Amino acid sequence: MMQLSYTEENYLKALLKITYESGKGQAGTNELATHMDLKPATVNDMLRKLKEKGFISYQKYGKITMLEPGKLKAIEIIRKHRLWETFLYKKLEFTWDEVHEVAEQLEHIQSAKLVERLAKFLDFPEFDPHGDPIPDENGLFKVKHKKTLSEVGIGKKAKMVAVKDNSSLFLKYVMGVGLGLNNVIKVISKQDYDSLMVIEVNGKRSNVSLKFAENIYVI
Amino acid sequence: MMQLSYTEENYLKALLKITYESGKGQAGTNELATHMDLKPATVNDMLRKLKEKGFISYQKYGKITMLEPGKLKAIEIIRKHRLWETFLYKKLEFTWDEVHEVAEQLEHIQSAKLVERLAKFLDFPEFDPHGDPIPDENGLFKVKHKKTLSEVGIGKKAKMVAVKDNSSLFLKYVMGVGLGLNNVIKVISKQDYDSLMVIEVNGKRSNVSLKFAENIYVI
DNA sequence: AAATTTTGTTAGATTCGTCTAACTTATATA
DNA sequence: TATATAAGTTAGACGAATCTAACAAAATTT
Repeated sequence: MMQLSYTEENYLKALLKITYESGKGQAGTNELATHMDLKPATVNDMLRKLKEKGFISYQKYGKITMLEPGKLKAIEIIRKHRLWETFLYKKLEFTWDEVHEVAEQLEHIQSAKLVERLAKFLDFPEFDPHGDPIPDENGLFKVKHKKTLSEVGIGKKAKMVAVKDNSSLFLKYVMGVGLGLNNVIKVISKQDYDSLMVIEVNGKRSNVSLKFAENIYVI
Repeated sequence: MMQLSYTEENYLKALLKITYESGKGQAGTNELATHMDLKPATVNDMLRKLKEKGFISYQKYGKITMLEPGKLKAIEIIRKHRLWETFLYKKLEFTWDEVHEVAEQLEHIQSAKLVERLAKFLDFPEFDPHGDPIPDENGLFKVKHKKTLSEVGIGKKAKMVAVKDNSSLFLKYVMGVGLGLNNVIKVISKQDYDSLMVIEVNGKRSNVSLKFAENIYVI
């Protein structure tokens, strides 16, 4: 398969994310543009190109779906991204919220050998520092966690296994309430009116919003 | 200082190399073009740009010299390149001749924190796998070795400390004669006519050309 | 010093990824 | 169902980095 540009790789990665998260396996031009912080016109041009190259399927005014080669390429980039995040976190002592930005650059380094050696060096990790699964060399990865903190009942406990929102802003907030990967959260109360929750982590109580709770995956 | 493009960084790196190696601290347009495998016209445009940005000094039909900001930037890139080479070699078990190509990509990753953490992780190495010095965070580096194998007298021994030519082709050749960093080389004979040398490394004798000998640094 | 060769510059074109502005099609709503 | 809004497309432009072809200046040779 021919070499993709840095830009093309980013489109495929974004498309995989959107089509996966929509549940329907499809995406729209504007949706993609918003996600990538570009104009719809720009995205439109690229879609034509990705279609010509056989990565995606779409027709004028229709929805975009990914074809197998596009999926594989996108998964490969996600694998690299998450391996680098793991490296930064585990070996270079970066914090949870710092890794993403640098990994956005590192994920585009072209060297199959590098990826496999890095995976070996890290002892073939299955999850990145945010709890997201790292696809293996065949593109297979563990099913993503589906239950969020907002679904946990009053008085129940749950273990945080991942976050949905990987933004630095959110991650700082999460750390602010003393919460980290694999921590146990107890739901103390929920207000019906505005869904504000009181949670307890390591004996510390905090008030969190519905939005917050929906961005914390638990088991 | 503003962010430089990947391309601008490569020009500065090449310029530092050329001006340094010429001994006179200057370079010409064609020389740079040849070195970077570009056309002189292309280089000419970029020189105007780098001049405007204050990285280099040159005037029409004159020679190029580097200004302090240009030198600092170039040294920073060399530092990153050599740290990554060291990482690939020491931690990911890449061979001597494989590291350069991947480091050419990694050297452009933007993150001051990454560079310093990487240096710490590698225990602040002073030389890369080719024996070249790694500048420290202030841009200072050990003086490069100047004596080559071609200058070693018959019957004398010398220790290989670096290579001048970092091409994969050359490095494979070097390894082929059983030679590696810090190995002791004994010069058995030299032919006046064509400067062919017979050398001995770890008891193994080989014939090498003048060109070969000029690309091996020794002490 | 004239002629030749080498070195450097300019003008104009091309590709990539982006934009804005104007337009078209599809969807939602009154 | 007609209209308004949202979503998507097209045309034309631009900056960055590259090229080729033609030209100009400097250096070298005879």
